[in-house]
Amino acid sequence: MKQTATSSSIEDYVKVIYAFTEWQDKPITSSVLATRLGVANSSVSEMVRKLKDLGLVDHEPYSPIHLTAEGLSLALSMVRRHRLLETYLVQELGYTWDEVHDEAEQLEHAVSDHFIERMSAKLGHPVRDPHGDPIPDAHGNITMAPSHRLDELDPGHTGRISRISDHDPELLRHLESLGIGLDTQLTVVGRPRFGAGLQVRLDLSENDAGPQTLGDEVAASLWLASVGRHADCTVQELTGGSLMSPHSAQ
Amino acid sequence: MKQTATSSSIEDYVKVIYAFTEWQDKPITSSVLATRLGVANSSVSEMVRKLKDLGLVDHEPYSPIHLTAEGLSLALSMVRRHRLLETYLVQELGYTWDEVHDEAEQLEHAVSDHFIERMSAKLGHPVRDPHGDPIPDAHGNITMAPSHRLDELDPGHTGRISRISDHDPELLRHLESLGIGLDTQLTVVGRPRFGAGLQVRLDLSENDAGPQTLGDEVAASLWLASVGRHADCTVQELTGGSLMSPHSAQ
DNA sequence: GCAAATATTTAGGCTTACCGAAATCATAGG
DNA sequence: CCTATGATTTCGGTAAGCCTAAATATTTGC
Repeated sequence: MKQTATSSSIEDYVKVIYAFTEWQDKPITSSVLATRLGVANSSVSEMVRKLKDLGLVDHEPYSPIHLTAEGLSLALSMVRRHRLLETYLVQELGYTWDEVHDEAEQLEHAVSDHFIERMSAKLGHPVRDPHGDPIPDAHGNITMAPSHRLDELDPGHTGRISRISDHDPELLRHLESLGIGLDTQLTVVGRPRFGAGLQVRLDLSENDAGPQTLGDEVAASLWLASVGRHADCTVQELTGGSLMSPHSAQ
Repeated sequence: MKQTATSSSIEDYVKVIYAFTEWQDKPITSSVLATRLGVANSSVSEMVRKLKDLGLVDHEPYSPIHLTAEGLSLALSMVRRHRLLETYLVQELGYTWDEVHDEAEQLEHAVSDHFIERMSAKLGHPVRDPHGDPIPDAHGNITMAPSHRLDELDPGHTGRISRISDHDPELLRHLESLGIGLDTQLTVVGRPRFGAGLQVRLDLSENDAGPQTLGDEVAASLWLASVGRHADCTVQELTGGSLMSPHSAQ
């Protein structure tokens, strides 16, 4: 696998393009990419041309952007870096799960491959980060248990939270304060009413810091329903029928 | 202590200016700074003007460059970062002492203060890095045992290697192969002959991987004499008279 | 003390990555 | 089918940090 010389900007572009298609299939457009990166549309046009010249993306003017095999490989290596770093920060340096994202965002561009592999070894080669996201191995292969968007779970079914996006530290702190974390069990008790919302009951058998009031449980439902719809949070089903499995990368 | 917004270039300039005066008093000139940073003289002129505008250095055209109090504070914080990172890489991630310099060089610009303090705590707040260099505390204070340049030790006196520069990984590997490391004891047996060299006898009582032949010992003498003269290696005296103590920063 | 050698700064340019404004393409509604 | 609207690209510019070459200041040797 040949290594194109990359800058941290290039790495960020490729990572965001990949992230957009990690939990659904629609390819990313120029303007969405601009929004996610916090840059102007014109900056994206220029950079995408450069990424195309480097062989990292396929792109025809006025069309969505796709990673090439080489681009995917770079993206997966950045995702591996990010998620291993997050795991390391939590397990070895006592960070909380809402503190790790920004630190990892900086470090992922600075550490060497050697550093990454030492870290992975020290952690016992983990396959899931503190938010439940899968960690690709050094070859870009992803091992992942099947999971679903929260709103795909039918009422009456029980699931275990298998993934929560690390992008919003405030959301993470809020969930924490409600006693909700990775592997928290919940049961869907009601379908969306009035066009929004999804009611879940939290199963707190093994969690003593859970919601103290019914109000908390309602608030939790709203948050989870919202992030569930955006695939920012997924669940692993523990009872009931089989749903579609998410696409697996590479 | 107010924090000027810094780039990694600025951090490197300030660090090199500081490093030049760490083991001797002469201030650094424009061209030496350029050589150490691997940039053109003209680049230094521009950047020094900028550093002056930022209040990090004092400088009159065509004169040497001095750090201001604020510049010194920034430099010490970068030195702290570098040396803590080196220590961490060796102690927690199994790096060898010749591998850490380049990695730390990248990381020191990327990690947060929070990261640095977690690392320091995990290591038990060390005051010396794997090469023997002192690690400033979070306020920039340095704790250091008095040490001397190797060529300041008189014949017959015994010393313990207290510091070896991390800048040349090849030198470090060479010394390692001769069984020479931090805390290796040596006795000066002869003064420079023919205008160069300094003869030392290595005291290998507690070192089983030492030089096997007289040739090795001679080679070791030459290396040590050479790095000793440049203050790239210092010794702590174990016997004999008192020499001048190095200047202490801040 | 002055000319030659050396050190330093200034001048003009390059690259990367960004921006806003203007031009161009694509598509949805009538 | 054809125009209005929105998405995308192109165009001219900026800032940081680097470069070479030219100009200027300092130091050294005689």
